[in-house]
Amino acid sequence: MAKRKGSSKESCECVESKSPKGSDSGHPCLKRLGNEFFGQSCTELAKQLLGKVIVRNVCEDSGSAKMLTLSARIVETEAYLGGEDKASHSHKGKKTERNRAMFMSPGTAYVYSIYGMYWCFNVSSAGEGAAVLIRAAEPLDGLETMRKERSARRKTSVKTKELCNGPSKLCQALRICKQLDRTDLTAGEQFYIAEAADRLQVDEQTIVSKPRVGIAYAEEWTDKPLRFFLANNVFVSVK
DNA sequence: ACAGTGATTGGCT
DNA sequence: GCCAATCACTGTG
Repeated sequence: MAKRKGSSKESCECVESKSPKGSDSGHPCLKRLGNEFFGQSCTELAKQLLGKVIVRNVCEDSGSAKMLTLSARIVETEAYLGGEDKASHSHKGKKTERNRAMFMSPGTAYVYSIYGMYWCFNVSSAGEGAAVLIRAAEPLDGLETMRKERSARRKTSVKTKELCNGPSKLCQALRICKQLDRTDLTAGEQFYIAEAADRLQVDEQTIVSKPRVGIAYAEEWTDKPLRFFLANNVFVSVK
């Protein structure tokens, strides 16, 4: 059921007629998820986030007041449990200025820099220091702006399926960086996660679990199946 | 498709 | 000083 026809048009089939509180700055057909959704255990949240939609309302150009919605449907996540999890930045409850968002209320964005040049986006869940890494997404709205962001420092233009198929690629495409660290995703219009339209809903059986990527140092935690993705989905980063 | 490699810097020991 | 929850490019199959 992960397959859908037609696909990649910049369209949105509305489930809800209006965003909450009748705000006119948000995308009209994307209903934001709240505290009751994010307050689940880390692995449960990692699975439940599949099929949900990341929404970014940004300025069209720097200096311009014109607003633009970028959105992408989450297709791959990883759970980082904190505590015993040797791959987690909050292993053994370690708290630093960098990872403070991991300990904030469920639904807080944890955005950190990696390899000196990229960003990764996580969502805090229930559980001390636990968070879900967003690894890949299917671009929905604002494709041309995303392509511009992703192609800027490259020789060739980026294909649609490669706009968001990696944790730092999706941050680049959706303009997620340090200034969004510790954002409360359950409030505000510039950055949130929304319920998917009917045709984007996930069938439980289409979820695959595999070991997490890039954590060879984590000993017995390296191979635990804490990565989740939609089966046969072309927007996933690593099959 | 897959393997090897360089880029580049903040955060932590 | 070391290294990372990565990416892009190149060469090979």
